Amino acid sequence: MTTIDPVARFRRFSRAVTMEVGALDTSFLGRGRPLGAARLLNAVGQGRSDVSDIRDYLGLDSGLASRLLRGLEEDGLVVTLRHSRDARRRIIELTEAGRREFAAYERLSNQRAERFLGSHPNPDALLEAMDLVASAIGRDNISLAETNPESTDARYCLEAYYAELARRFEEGFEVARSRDPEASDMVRPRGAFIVAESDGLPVGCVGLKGSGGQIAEVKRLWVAPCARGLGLARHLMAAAEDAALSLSITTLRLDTNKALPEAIHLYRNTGWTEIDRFNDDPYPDFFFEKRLTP
Amino acid sequence: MTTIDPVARFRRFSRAVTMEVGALDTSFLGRGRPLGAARLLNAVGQGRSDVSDIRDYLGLDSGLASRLLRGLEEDGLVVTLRHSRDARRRIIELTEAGRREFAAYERLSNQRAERFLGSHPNPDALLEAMDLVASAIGRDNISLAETNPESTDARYCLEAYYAELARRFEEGFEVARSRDPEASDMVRPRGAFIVAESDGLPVGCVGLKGSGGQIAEVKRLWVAPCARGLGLARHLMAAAEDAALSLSITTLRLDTNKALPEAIHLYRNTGWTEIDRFNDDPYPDFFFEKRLTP
DNA sequence: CAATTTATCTGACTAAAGTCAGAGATCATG
DNA sequence: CATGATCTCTGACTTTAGTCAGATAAATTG
Repeated sequence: MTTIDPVARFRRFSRAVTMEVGALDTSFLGRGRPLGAARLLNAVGQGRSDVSDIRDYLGLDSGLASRLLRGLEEDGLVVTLRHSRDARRRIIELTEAGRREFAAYERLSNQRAERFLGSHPNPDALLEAMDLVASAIGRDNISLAETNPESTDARYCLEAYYAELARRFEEGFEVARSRDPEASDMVRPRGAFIVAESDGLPVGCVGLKGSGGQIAEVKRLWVAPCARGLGLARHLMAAAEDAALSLSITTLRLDTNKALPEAIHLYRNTGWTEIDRFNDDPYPDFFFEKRLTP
Repeated sequence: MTTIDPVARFRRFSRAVTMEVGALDTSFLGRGRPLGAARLLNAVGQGRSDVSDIRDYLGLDSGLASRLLRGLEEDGLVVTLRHSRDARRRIIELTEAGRREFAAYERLSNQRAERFLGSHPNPDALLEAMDLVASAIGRDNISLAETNPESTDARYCLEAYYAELARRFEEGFEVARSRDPEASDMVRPRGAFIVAESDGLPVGCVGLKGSGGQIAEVKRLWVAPCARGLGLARHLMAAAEDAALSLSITTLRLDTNKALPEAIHLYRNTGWTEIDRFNDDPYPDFFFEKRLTP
């Protein structure tokens, strides 16, 4: 079998993005501001206001950061305020002119993205590939957070999950035919809903559907294709268990379908035991239970 | 349908690779040489020897390039020679020490790549995604070149092509059962074989199988998944036609299978007409012909 | 409340990158 | 063979980024 050296392929990728990204970095979108100042403005525009936070984020020396801030201040783009509780700290805010300037950078960045995506015949496939690469690079920075199951991120995950079930189940899948948990069952104090994010992109979710008692069900465990294989399902399940414990739930149950072997494998390997059918939902083939020990 | 803004996804990707690539750029692999000098050494190591060529490639001012070269020369890493035909020009070559230093950079780059790929649970999927992104970025730099069908690149394409046919044909595919053209039929003066490359990665091929007469067959048209949708098949076919003309071939034929609708669509739209079966190969369902006009 | 720690800023640097106007040698061309 | 173009180099700059040792003020801690 003739294969191309994986390392050569990786390095080809690096060359390609270095050129594409490098072109971005040096001139920094051609607004006549050096890269350092532009990065700082961008950090403030993103809502970072604490000077030390900004320094950490950009990896700047305190002297350099201070001088760059002073520069932006002289240009009237930011103002420095005192921190309400700690007078040593400074809070940076954009002025009206700063907001305009930041918006101009955003517009240029977006245009660049649109131009690139628009000129490609299959932007969906391209974006999926970009998601996968970005998730691989940032796989140590995936964060889990409880959110409302009706938030945009949660709905995005759930729709992707339903679409995937419809694709994978022999008999197809319609949420309405399944026991669709009320959103309120997956919100504290009855339950919880957890979404995983990788730098702003939702890449997985899990729901804890409670009834007020000591038994709850784990529902809607999903990991985005671009984040599979990173151990995220395991993390999500652990987070669901933690949430359950904090809700004084002692027993978890779940059901699943034979078309989801990865999930079944995960349950078998993380302390779940198979039990008898406990509902009359038409889709599941397997039923599991796990007793939690605080 | 809840979707995540494509532009946001693109920008997430940019952030991820900027960090990854940026980390590379600033310290430049920690060999104690500033980025500019390291880039120059790298360009020379890649075989660029003309000073003006190097300047263009790296986008350097002539003064800066000159000084950086002088620096490398003082360190004994390169020597400057006169151009044989134009005494104004300079030729840069690595010394023995320069070759060692370049090799050290290569090794570090490769290690970085290996570490990244090795730490990912599914490097194949990751590499495919990286190929796709790199091909999208470099899609204007895909080059076509005639090569021997037994070269590594050609064999890589052919094996990928056979594997894909085996996947897509209902009845599977075995080269041996098909009319496997002799390699010599796809080499001048009888025929030709063309491989498309995108920065070193073979991303497509096409063969022209001649018999010495005025009729030849087009075989093995393939485009890598990472380069589909970029119009590459059309370019490859045009190149095959050019090669045919240069071999004084006036009529081209080809056969194809119903499982390859993209190909059939392409032939129908580029001047090919369907004709009767002209061989007893077990796989094809459709037969086409095209008369060439010089 | 004194000692220590923390957060930011200033001054005085260095290194790297880049710009620009010539100088000098060489080539191409009428 | 004179003239203008081309290629590389040097000198004299500027800008950007980054480092580091204090200075200053405020918070924390024993």
